[in-house]
Amino acid sequence: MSALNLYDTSTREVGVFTPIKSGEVSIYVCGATVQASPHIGHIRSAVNFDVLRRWLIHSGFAVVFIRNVTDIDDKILQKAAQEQVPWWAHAMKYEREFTAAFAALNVLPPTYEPRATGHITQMIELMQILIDNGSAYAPGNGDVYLEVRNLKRYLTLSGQRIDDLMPAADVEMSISMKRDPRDFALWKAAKLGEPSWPTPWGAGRPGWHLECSAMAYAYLGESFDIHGGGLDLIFPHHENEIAQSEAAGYGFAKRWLHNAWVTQSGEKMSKSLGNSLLVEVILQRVRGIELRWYLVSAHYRSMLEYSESALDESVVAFRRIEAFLKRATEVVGTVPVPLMSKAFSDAMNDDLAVPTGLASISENLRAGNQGITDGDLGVVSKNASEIRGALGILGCDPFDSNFTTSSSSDLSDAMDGVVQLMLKERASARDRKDFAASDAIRDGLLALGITIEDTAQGPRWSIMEKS
RNA sequence: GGUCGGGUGGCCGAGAGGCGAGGCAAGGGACUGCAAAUCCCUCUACACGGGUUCAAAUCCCGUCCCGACCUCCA
Repeated sequence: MSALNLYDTSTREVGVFTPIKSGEVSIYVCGATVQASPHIGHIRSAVNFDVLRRWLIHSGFAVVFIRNVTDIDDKILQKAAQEQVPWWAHAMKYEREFTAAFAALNVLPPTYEPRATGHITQMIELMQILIDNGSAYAPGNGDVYLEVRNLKRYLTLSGQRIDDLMPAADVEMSISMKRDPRDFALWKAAKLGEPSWPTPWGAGRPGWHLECSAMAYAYLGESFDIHGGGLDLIFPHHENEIAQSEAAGYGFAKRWLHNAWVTQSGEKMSKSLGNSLLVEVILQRVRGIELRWYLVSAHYRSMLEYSESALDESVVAFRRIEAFLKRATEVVGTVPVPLMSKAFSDAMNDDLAVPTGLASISENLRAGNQGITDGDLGVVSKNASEIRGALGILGCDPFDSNFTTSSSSDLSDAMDGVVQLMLKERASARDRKDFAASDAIRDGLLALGITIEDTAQGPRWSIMEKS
């Protein structure tokens, strides 16, 4: 298919994507609450939406991509208090960790990355609109609530009915100032020792949902094309964003995309379950490009069941592709120019069907390797280019400068010279059929992490990637 | 209780009425002094029970099992 089709959580259907403004796409993705170190589930979300963004850019759209940072919330305050550091220092520390993880996984920086605490003014303005038009109320205790009973479309994203929800355990109506237990806080009154900002209704801090509505409006306007986030944000976070923004009279998001989780033993990865795998820990085992390859290889709406063996298998598969591109570059003499194959393009247009796209990469790989064997440079070049084109969309292009390690070229020239000397020794040993000597050289180099392969074009050497 | 996803070969993982995605593993073969790499071949499946249809992994009904959300969540 030549037009991009995307799933929409609100309709539960895949349909043709048409932006509000021709040629432009505006995206808001819920980013991190910076309260702890990123695990691979967090980063999967970022990587999935990064692939969407890259594909949109490739398809010719000008993309405005907003991903927020939630730098104030209950958990941040609570953990900062436990660790006896200021809440803002705690938030900043983990924001830096997320930024580092995004960079290690080659996630493009957002067009803008707004922090909640930098948008209190916009939140107050939004609350004022909601209070003025009767959608929200400030009962006088410093809280501000949104009244949900009157909202026609409340819970349509998650397909629930308000009366079917489990009784809200956290609201004791006898002491609550809420008109209805389902009403949610736009703004929370300051408790002793907590940070606060002044408002017409009392000093306090933002509720969880308000920031996204305020910041989406600030940067993308009343309506925008795509709102993304993890599956678990559908309710309550996204429902409440819709409630706030629509009550304010905004069109808000035209389409909703949600990524599935990384699971372990069938269960969602989460800090509270204690089964989270930190990005930095995995990056001690595999390279960023390899972890990214693993995370993109599943469809974004499918659960990705993590296991070490699955990760290892994925790494091996990626290294095969990488090895081919290296050999192709050697054989052809130039780095392949990225090209988009129809098979990969069709797959991406079908709701970002990366797994189907991977099948086309496999075809390219086989044909390309065959081309090397046959010495058919045209075939090698075409397939290497198509692989590189596909990898570029997935953010896994080994030629991407974000991944290439800047080793000194003097050093690698010297290294090549040394290995070539050894290979010359080995060649003469082989010529006189002294295989014990030739194998000793190969084994010796292997012990140093240098792999020797005999090809039709002569022996080639490579340094094994760390793992 | 409500809502939403799943169950596919030894394993991973797509597909969503006809044409057996793909990968890994396994076995066989080609190449090789050996190896590595590469290529070729082989194997195999749709949780269960009904139904609709010329045709069902795919649609319908029922059953079982797994997971998620229901105010912390990517």
